Amino acid sequence: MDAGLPSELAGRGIEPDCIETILVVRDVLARVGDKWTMLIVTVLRDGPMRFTALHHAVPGISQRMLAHTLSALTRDGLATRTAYPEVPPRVDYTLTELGRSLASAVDRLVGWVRDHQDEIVDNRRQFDSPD
Amino acid sequence: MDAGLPSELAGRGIEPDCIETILVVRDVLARVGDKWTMLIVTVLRDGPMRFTALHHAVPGISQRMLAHTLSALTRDGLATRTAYPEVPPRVDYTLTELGRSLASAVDRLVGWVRDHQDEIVDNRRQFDSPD
DNA sequence: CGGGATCCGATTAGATACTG
DNA sequence: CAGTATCTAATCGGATCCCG
Repeated sequence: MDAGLPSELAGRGIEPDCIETILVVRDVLARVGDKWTMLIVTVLRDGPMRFTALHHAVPGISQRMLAHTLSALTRDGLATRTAYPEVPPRVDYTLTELGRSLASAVDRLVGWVRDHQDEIVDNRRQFDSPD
Repeated sequence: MDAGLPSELAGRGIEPDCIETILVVRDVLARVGDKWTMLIVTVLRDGPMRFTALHHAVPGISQRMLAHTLSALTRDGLATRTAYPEVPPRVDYTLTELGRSLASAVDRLVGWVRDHQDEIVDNRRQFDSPD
């Protein structure tokens, strides 16, 4: 995933454990920071939901990205996938305890953004304005 | 930046303010979730630093990405850029109050990741193992 | 219905070279 | 020293088609 950094850090006497942490932290931040994860997680907080329901609940997402993101969440143990042996198929996605725990940790960050978004948007306008 | 989502949300009777928030939240999450931002911010928390010092303090980053990321931080008002009219040029970057405030908000999330990284890494191994 | 496989345009980021 | 400009390789994401 990130072959360059570890070797460069390793040569500097930095603890391998710390490198691991940096990599995992960055990785998880990248996941919650991506285009769709938070939207999906937010929807899933209300309870289990099927693939198609999610597809309708998250406007604008493609089938492909929905499947990808759900697979990533499942892989990390943040959601569970339950397939019922029926035809036509039915699949439920549910947030795990770990997923809910992450969601509430992210909530505080989202709170920060809500509290400061005006300031940020303002800073951008000033920066971009060609005085 | 994200032309599709707003129009799709707008058609559903969702408040424009809420759309704004979703977009800004996602945007800020994407910034802290990108490959270099957190590393740079972490280094900057110890105090002001010049461009070259940052380049050395953040192993593996290219000059281009360092300049880009610093510019983005400055644009959002998370850092300030101070250029001294000398030759050779000297430029300092400093975290603003807003930047420090974000950093500590992110800290809690980083704490969560540290607390659960073993669990996550474990889940991935199980998911990837070809049982 | 719930995806996986494929194709392709768009964005990203590293390497390199150049400049005030 | 502190960047910008350019080129390129890789990645991302949407559209489409297909299948159990």
